Amino acid sequence: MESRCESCIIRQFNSLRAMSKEELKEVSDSKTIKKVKKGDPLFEEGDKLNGVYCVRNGVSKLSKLSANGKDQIVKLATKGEVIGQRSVISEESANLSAIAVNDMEVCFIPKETIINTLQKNPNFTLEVLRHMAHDLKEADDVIVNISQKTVKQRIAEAFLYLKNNFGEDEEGFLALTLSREDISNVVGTATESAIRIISEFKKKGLIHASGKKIGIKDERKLQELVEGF
Amino acid sequence: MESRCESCIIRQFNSLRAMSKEELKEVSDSKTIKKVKKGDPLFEEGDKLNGVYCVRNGVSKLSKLSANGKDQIVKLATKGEVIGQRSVISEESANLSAIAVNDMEVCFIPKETIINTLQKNPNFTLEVLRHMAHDLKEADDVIVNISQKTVKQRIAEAFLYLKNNFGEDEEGFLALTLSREDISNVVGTATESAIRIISEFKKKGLIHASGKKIGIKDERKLQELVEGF
DNA sequence: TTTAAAATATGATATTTATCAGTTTCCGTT
DNA sequence: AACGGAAACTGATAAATATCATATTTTAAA
Repeated sequence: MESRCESCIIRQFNSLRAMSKEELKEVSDSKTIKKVKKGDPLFEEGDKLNGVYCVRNGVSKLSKLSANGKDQIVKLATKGEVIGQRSVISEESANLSAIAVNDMEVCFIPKETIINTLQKNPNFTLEVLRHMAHDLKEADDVIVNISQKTVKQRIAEAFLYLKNNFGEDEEGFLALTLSREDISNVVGTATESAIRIISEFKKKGLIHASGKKIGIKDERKLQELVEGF
Repeated sequence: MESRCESCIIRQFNSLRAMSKEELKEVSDSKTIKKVKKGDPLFEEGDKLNGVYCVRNGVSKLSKLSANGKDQIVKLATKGEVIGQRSVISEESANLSAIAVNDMEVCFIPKETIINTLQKNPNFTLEVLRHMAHDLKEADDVIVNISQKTVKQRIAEAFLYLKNNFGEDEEGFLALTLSREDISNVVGTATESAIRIISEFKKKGLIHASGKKIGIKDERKLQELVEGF
């Protein structure tokens, strides 16, 4: 697997594309590649981060534990996304935990390299800003969805989101397989409630499932459900 | 009222403090002061913004309308805060509506001035980035709160938030007076539910009210409620 | 000041969602 | 293949919240 940032394709998808050749060289020289096993944390809420993580492979959930012991998943980060930049920029400890949903390969980039470039290269800073603006919009939309839509609508929406953002495998199942508990934590509901609604969707022919794997059968009806029919 | 940005105190609170003298002059020359009456919009969801708004006075709610006709308030912006930067940076139409909660005075700064400075002054860009990082953290926290806390807890939290961020008047009432409907839209619940819980808080001596005005009587108990007792 | 409209308030009820308890299925390990 | 534990599932019930109806109070306008 290619290990020089300069020739890394993933870079095209994130703010690192705004870096100069020299800056990329610095990143490449200072980065380390890490493998993270399914279920293991990249970092946890409250940790002080010494750098950011660029996802090469796999998916990480960004979540926060609440007083009652339930996790709320705020975002799913996949190939090409950079995790931990918010904490590094704000110079605060991590607000969220990042846990591998499946086996991952990530590049760890020390914060000095990032901060250095932020101070020198306005294009890079602007690019990071654009990404953060996008994340903020998404977060605002999640707020509106959670508070205004029913659990059923949110689960339907989650399936459509998974299809659009992670695609399907050869057999037509969602490429990203989440446990029922993870689904309930994305949607912000009790696990049993999520399971019940998933069963209902199966009975109604909106989705089909084989073990954990879920496939979308009737995208239009799911979409209608989201919009409130 | 002072109208040159160079000597505007409000600037200290937002990212404009990272501007150079020349840049501030440009802002000052291109800006226009607007008065917005209570209930009137600065802009609405879907509008293309030609600039950003810097709040001199008053408070604006940033909200989004959902399919069922209810607004969800995502943020309250007050003196010193800049509104609309996300849309300008992403070059997208506004994701949220900004409506004056009380009479406001704002400075409108054309986007060209902002974009210009973003491209030239890395310190300014970094400062904007830091503010956006802060907003993103707050948005993530709202997501967790809405999905994990009960309506009662969220209302208690909202009152504490109002006290901490907007203060109290001479008589000990919250300085920012919101209608019951606005409170329910901050918290993400039905207006009647919010009213019911506010009545309960009054009966229990946690707050007192005179018309719309609400005062906090027992901050400790409210805080305990938020934490789940 | 009067008056109408809007906001607040409260009760009754329906709906949604969570919780608890228990069963079944799946899956990795020995 | 057998075992054991975790995840998935289902039912019964409780709790939280929304909705509808209506009364009361406040506010703003004539």
